[in-house]
Amino acid sequence: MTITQLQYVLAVAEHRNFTLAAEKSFVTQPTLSMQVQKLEDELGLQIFDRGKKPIAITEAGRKIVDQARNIVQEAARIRDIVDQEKGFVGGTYTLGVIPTVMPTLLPMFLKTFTQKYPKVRLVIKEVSTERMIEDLREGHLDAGIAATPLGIESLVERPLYYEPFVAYVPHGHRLEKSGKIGREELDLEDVLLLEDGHCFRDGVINLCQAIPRTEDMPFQLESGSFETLVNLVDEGLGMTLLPYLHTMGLDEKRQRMLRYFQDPPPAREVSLIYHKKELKYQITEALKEVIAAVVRGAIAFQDVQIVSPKRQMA
Amino acid sequence: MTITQLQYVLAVAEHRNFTLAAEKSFVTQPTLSMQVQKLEDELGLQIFDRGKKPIAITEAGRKIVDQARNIVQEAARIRDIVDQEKGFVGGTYTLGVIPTVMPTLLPMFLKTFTQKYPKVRLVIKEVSTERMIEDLREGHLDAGIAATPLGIESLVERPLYYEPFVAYVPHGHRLEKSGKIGREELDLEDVLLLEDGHCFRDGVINLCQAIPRTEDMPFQLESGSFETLVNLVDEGLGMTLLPYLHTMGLDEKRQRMLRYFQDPPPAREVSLIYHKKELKYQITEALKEVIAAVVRGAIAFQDVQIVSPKRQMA
DNA sequence: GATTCATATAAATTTAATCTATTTTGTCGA
DNA sequence: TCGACAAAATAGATTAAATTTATATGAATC
Repeated sequence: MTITQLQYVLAVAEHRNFTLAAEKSFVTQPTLSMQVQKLEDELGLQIFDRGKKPIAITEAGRKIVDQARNIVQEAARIRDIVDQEKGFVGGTYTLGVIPTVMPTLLPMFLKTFTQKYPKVRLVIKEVSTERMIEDLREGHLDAGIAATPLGIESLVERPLYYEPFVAYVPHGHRLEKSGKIGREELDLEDVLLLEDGHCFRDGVINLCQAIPRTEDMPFQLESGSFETLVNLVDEGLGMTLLPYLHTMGLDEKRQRMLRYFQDPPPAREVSLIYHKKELKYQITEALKEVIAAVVRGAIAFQDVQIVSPKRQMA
Repeated sequence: MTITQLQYVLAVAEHRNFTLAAEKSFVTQPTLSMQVQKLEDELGLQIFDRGKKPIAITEAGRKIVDQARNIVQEAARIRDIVDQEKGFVGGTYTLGVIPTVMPTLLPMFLKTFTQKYPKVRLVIKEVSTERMIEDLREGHLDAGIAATPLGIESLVERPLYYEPFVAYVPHGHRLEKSGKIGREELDLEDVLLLEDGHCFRDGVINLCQAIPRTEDMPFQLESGSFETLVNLVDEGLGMTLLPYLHTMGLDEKRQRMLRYFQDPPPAREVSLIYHKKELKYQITEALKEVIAAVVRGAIAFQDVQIVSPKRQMA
């Protein structure tokens, strides 16, 4: 049994296709096929069921694949240890960021980080929270930035900052004359939401559910960006909620349409999350430091009410 | 990097000698030397300092060796998974047992186990608790039976039974006329102890320390076996404490010299302990089941006061 | 039933691991 | 400081294993 064989198995498990898996592993298809067969022979059981299309993983195979992933990850940590010993912070580092954090946070730290750690090639991907969790597990991402708490056993959450929710209210809206808004004043039917799949959407729904109201709304306008949402509000189609950092980019006219919540304001907790195995943890630490430093000036809310990013049925 | 190379590194780390390590790995010395060198080249750092005798492990090497052990153990679990899938319970299984449990517990379960699982070759070693912990960590033992709780992070403790302490008191001793003994009646100066290194000795000391008394005794007779201790008591040199199972082998005359403790009696917790990684866990489970079943009839104390096997300064 | 896509097999080639034999290095005692 | 010894490194030959190209087989699709 070799680490290479295990890597081949992982590739097949992922792509469900020997040819593609071979390509991704930078070897020819027979090479990969034979090595996988060899391992199966050695273990005396089938990992893959080639009689199906796409290729299926056998029941036993599932467990072996999981353990193989484990071993390959642990093996990767050796390089990690070496890098740390040498004080080398470099290589490719893949970071996932949720869509509602991406446009505001990224510009804040990207330049600083790349200047401070020129040897690290940062690859940044915009992904949903669910996708991020999956990709962190599979090792396709080194870390992610998402709203927490998620409470995923295999992941570590390191809070970066707390970002309050701010209401954006059109002229003539019942909340326009309010000073500070109480969360009980919110009415979900009246709030424009992001489309499904955004955790910020779920956060808002959780927040509104604080007032006893059923979730089945008659009709709802939804969009994928706050930009659109703000425009819809301007058209008088309802109000919306924005994360604090997004409100900083609004022009002065729109700033006046913002309404803040009573203390402690509802907020989302934005964290750096990564696998417990802490691959490339020296880069993760560096990243966390840079972001924390840059964020410290812009957004320093302490006394907030954290809203869960996960849809809650209560 | 291959698993084989990591195994070679572990062998050298253990034996501090390339030649011996090669022998234990069933390869020639140049083979092992070259593979270790190759790995060092690949990683770009020295794992071993050959300029010393015996060979030293470098600072970085220490961390790499630890991780290598981790990887090799995880790799071994693949076989484990396969065995479980196939319902195969077999192979060599090395069990450590502390000296004060060995002679009484072993005869109780050994025959049953080997009959029920003929494909398992049980290798049983008598070791101290400290040695057991070390050997479990290094993977030289698959499991151990010892007094608990130990509170070792990397080990799992699965209690098997609770074994009360019983006093063995000579004729004319102040406790001879007692009915049930209270622990405050004990006086450490008066109690014959096992020699240093036995956790039962520490348990007894802990028990006696319950009464406020200094630990520095003027003179103390000590022995490595209860057999000797009992004989010394018969000679009138003091009393002693025995674990319950040991009292069952005493002849009738000696049985009459036993004095039990008041409820709940002080007792030691005897557990099956093994590494969190749970290598060969199907055998471990089988072993636990067999022992639990056999012990259930002989020793079923529930309401006991567990005495720590670790020396406590309090 | 021909076509296509995917995996398996065969044979040749390259690469890597291991062995035997020998040299170098380091340690220890005279 | 000099052998003498033990242990590790190196060299060259051998064996084993991984990988490649080329080709065959097999299952799904129309």
